[in-house]
Amino acid sequence: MADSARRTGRPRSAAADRAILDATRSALVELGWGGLTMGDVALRAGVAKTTLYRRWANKSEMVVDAVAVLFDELELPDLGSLRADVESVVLAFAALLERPEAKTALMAVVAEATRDDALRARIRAAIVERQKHLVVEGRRRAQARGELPPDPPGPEGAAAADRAADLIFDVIAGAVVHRSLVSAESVTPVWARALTALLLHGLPSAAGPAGPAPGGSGGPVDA
Amino acid sequence: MADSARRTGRPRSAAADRAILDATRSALVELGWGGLTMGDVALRAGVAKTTLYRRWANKSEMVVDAVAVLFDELELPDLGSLRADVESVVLAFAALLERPEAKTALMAVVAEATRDDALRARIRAAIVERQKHLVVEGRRRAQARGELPPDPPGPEGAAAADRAADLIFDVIAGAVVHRSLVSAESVTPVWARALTALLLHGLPSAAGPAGPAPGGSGGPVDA
DNA sequence: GCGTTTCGATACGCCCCGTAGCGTAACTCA
DNA sequence: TGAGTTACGCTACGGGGCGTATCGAAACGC
Repeated sequence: MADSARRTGRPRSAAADRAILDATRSALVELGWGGLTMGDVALRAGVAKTTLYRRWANKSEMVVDAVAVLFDELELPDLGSLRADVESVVLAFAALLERPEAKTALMAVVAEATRDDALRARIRAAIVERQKHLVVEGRRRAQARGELPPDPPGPEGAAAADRAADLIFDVIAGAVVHRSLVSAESVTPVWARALTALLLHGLPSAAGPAGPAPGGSGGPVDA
Repeated sequence: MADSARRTGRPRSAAADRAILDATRSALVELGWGGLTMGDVALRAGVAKTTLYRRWANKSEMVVDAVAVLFDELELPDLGSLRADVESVVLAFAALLERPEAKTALMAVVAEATRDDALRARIRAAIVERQKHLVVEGRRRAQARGELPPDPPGPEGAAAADRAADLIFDVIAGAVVHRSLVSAESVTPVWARALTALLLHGLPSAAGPAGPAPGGSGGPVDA
């Protein structure tokens, strides 16, 4: 719709787009969300402030677009087991949240979005829904390996699979975000392993942080 | 230390404290984090703006104190099973996050805290550590019921128990926050039940959202 | 070329932040 | 009771950001 809407007149400068988003990210790194100002971003990008407002309604929308691309770096290499796949995506997501531009911006735009429907929709489209394929793909692989039961057939089964993927996504992403930003403790490989064990085997098996306790009761297969 | 420091002079008005924090919460409800201003809070509280700055260094620190008391309402009634306990605390926490003053403020102060060590410490002390007892208590009850294995003895066992409690806290709180604020979908009893099932039995058993699919393969005990 | 749209530049009104200065109020201690 | 100390209300202020308006120039399609 954006294509057919404006076929006439001077086209938007793609170079300006890139320069603005780059400037936004570097401003986030140096100043954080609170210190970032539209005037400063325009200055860094070598662009007039009006050019920013021609593209985005406000600071939040612009920052969402600037940060969203960072999440596209997330990948899901097939490591041969559900355990390894989960552990690796947890660590990759945590590394992403360590980056100052992501860390300071993500929570801020989510906070703004609690009172801004358009912004909430933009976050969902640009970040949340976009990364959900990681869970879908990981689930599919695990089912192919026999590590997870197959989805029930029919439309109800597909809906149930969707709900399961949504749940897993919220649990994994939420746990990492909460650990990293709210509890403010670092996500170590040991922690990632413990989280993975909890997800795979459930609470009763989550005694030790890595591997079941010696002589423990419920230590299932792990390798 | 705050007591012995200032024993002389006019004491701080406790009434002003309450009026300010009440005004802060009501301003959050009506205006949200972004719309809340120090001048407006002072006006609502019937207090001079300088009185606010005499107590808190900035907006974020004040809001943390204003919101922290909301979390003290969380309780953990003994419902007789780990499943019921988890489900109830999930729903209670979600209901808390539904309240506009909590919803808009929590993410905002966490975002600010990514670049403010003092604020991060205040959040941990006033909110995170304060609510962790819910997990510790729930775990203790479940162990007494035999639903969870007991902690290994000795200081290593206690440390492992602490790590387990931290992990569970991050997983539960993180999942609810992510579902409610990032994914922006409501936390229903059905979802709470599915999350609880995932926590209790692990991913392989998380086929259906509530109850195993008819003729499903891995439906463990539930009642 | 003509209409349309973008761009840079500048200026502006509005509002908020956080602090300073002052006289007054409340409390402790001698 | 009076002196010392701290909190309070009030007002005013400098600094800075937001988002908009306006203008002439530039870059496109037709």
